[in-house]
Amino acid sequence: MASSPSAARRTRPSADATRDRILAAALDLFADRSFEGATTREIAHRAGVSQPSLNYHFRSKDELWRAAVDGLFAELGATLRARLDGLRGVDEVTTAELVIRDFITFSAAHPQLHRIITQECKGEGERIDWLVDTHVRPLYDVTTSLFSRLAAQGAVPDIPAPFLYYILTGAGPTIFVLAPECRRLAGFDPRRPESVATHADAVVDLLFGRRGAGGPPAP
Amino acid sequence: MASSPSAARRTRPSADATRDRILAAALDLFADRSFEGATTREIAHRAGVSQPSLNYHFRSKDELWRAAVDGLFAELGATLRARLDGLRGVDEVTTAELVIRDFITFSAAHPQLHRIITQECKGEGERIDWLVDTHVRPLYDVTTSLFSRLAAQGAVPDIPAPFLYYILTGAGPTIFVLAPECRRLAGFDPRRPESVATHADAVVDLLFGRRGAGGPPAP
DNA sequence: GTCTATAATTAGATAGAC
DNA sequence: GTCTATCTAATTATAGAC
Repeated sequence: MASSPSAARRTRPSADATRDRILAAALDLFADRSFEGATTREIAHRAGVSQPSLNYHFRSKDELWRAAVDGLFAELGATLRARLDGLRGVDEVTTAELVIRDFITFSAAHPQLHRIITQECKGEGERIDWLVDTHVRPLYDVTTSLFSRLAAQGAVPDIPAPFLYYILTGAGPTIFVLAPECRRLAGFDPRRPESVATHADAVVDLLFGRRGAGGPPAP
Repeated sequence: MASSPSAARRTRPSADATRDRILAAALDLFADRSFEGATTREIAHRAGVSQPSLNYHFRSKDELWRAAVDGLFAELGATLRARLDGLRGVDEVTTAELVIRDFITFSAAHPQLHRIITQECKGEGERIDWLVDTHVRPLYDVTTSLFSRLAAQGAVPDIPAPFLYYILTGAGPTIFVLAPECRRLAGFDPRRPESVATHADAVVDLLFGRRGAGGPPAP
């Protein structure tokens, strides 16, 4: 998924598989330990290669980080694009609900996305500039303009689109990002399929103003 | 707030002020760079002391981290306790709304809370065990039992309490934790008082099922 | 391409003067 | 208490054999 088999092969065939193993290990460790906290030695060890092998395949730790993040956003983009391609002509409210469910399901399978964005959102830095300009802004623009149209037709509450955006990106992924805490506090793994479904239902019901099943009306 | 002036003074008076400056610097840097990413040299530099001074006041980097986190949760606890003390006899729905607003306001002023919890929620580790057992579980227990009662009387949607808990802890603080991204994407600082109020209104309206206006968009 | 060996830097913690 | 100087270990990156 992160390799590009279409690119002209200037390298040995075995290099692609090695590159992908390094990228997968790098993504996990960068997400868990942050850029500074992850060590190239541990990435190499998890990928089953020597530490200098990383500097052969990637110019630096920084370039390895960017390549790993590229792969993650490529996967998210492919997921959302596949959903939208299958829904041409469907009304916008239904489309929005299904895309939001896809986003939540993706966040459960790949909590690295939210973790890495959170880690880079400290003071300033080149990585957050690159992250926002390259990957986040396109998603933000399409999401907020969709929310504005949904609010205009009364499908979602009349909350300014940037706030709705951050309510969704917080309410959706957080339970999966904090899964180790959730296991300790609540005694269940939120990333199990039943939990993901319950959580997606809850977030969608909340956003689209549906009161959950069965509760008595407020006095 | 983190020093204990009531404790028997076995140290010089100047030590308390130094300790507090170290703790404040440590909290900021641990929150921004994670435990591994923050260096004791930079914490010392920001606090205006030498690096070995940290090892005089705290046994180790690990103990410094715990002391900084203790201070943060003490401040949150004091904030919530003050609110609850002022609301004896008030109905539970009103109490819940005000406490949630306090939590969101606190998260805007102290995004370190959510950042540190997120950072420690990787695989496993002694720090997450300590964090949950010492500080998070009491808050979780009181919050989820409150949510259960509110759901039973129809004040909030009928969503299982653990999911409601993570929807709140995600939807509330995330916009402040991702403030550097928000500034770049939406062009405003979410931590400004008007934005905090708009966001708190939006989250409360959503949780309590009001379709109300979220207020004017921030400039 | 992948390895071992290592260079250059930086980390947390300690020793000891004052 | 606070400092300067320094120890040991771990970090990223490079050199060069195969």
